[in-house]
Amino acid sequence: MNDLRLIREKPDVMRDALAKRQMDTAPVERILALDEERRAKLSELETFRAQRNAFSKEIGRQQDVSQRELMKNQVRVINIQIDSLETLVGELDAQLQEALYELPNIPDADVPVGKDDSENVVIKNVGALREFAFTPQPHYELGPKLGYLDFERGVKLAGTRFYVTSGPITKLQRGLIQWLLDHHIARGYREFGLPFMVKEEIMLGAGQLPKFRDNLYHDVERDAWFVPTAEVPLTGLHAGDILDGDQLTLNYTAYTPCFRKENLAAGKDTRGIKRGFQFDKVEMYKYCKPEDSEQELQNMLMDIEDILVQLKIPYRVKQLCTGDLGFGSAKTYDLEAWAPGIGEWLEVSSASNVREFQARRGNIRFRRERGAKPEFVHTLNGSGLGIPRTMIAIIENYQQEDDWIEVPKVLREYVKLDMIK
RNA sequence: GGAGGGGUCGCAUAGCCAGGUCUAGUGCGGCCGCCUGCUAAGCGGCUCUAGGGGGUUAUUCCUCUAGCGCGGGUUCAAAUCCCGCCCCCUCCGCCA
Repeated sequence: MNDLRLIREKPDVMRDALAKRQMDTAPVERILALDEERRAKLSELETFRAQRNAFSKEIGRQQDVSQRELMKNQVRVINIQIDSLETLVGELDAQLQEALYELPNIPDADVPVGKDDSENVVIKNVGALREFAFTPQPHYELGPKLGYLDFERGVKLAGTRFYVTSGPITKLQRGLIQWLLDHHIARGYREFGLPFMVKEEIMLGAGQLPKFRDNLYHDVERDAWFVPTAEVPLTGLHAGDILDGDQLTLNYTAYTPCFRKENLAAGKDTRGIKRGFQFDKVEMYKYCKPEDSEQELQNMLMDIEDILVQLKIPYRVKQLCTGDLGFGSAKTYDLEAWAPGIGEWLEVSSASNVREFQARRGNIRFRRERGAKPEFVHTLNGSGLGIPRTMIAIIENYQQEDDWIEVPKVLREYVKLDMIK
């Protein structure tokens, strides 16, 4: 959520941000109008309330019964005003909140301006693409051929976009998760075990609601929403907190399954394990001081790159342009791993500086020192990594000619296998 | 699922039965000052959050409103009375 005061005082900043994101600026005008009316009515309401408070106090002191009754009647009249103003202000408030919740974050000044993902900027390529002496197979052919990846049974169990892994592929996946977590822990991140469902207010705080309602799984009986990423509970951890300035930056990591209802056209971009309704992910998260968030984004990027370097998977780093930037993000880098079987660069990670956008929604603040005014923290999130796509990259890059897969060296002690066949 | 107890301004508590000097008291912690070889003790003052209005617009300031788990209700007036919900603790039942 953006700062209402900023919009009030410098509406052009917000208009400009929306324009750069290829979005309509009309919501800004609506917010300005609502805000002005709300403040006018609020002022009126508070004046009446002050009057009522004064009268009530006086009634308590007044001994004379008829005087008291006289004043009671005056307050009754005032209360009629208060009631209707309260209703009005409440409605204006709700509309204003809703409008603010729908407004995306303001892109950083150094984010390239562009209309959509075609204008994202590749800022580096790392690792040579492997030269194959044979035609590399896509994972969705090699996996089933080996008997360790089963799409039919996934559909049988849970419907489209689900799959089943088994044997060494499952083991590889488990080892990969373990290795990733250990990697982050070694670099100063604290691991969390988190609920895979959260309350609606936590979803709101993380910026998933109300905007992405259609993409979330929801238990209607219990106000429980399945997390679409560990970023959600990691943001919620400190909702409402006032953190100690000396404790920042907080570096967190967590493994969770992620549940996303993406209603894509059947067959479009859905082949294989790239886009399931459920997938595993190890997430990285930071809470930091505002002045540190840019550097922390770079730190996180290095932490993620180190994973791909160690796995020896060729990758490239893209900076997202304004037109492709996520709703809550001010600046994002995508890391794409090369998958030679399907011949695609796969987004295995996305690292974003969210600045105070989530902190404001979730009311997450810090004090620089005792007695200082609380300020909003900055939050950052990054995948480290998305598991299925990393599995694709491993399987396809490490496949060998007669249908077997080498296990990356760094994973061997975790997977307890050298090869999958 | 059942019975009982609880949720108050960082922490610990009082206030609730008997609605109004509650502008929520007290202790601890913390901040400022005084005193003081040093430290401690002692003494005095201060102490939360959000929002509106006014004055300056860099901060400070004045004033009002709201907040006692959350949401309703009664009343001129609610921490206090009533209803619903949430959470925590104890016991019972049930169940991995």
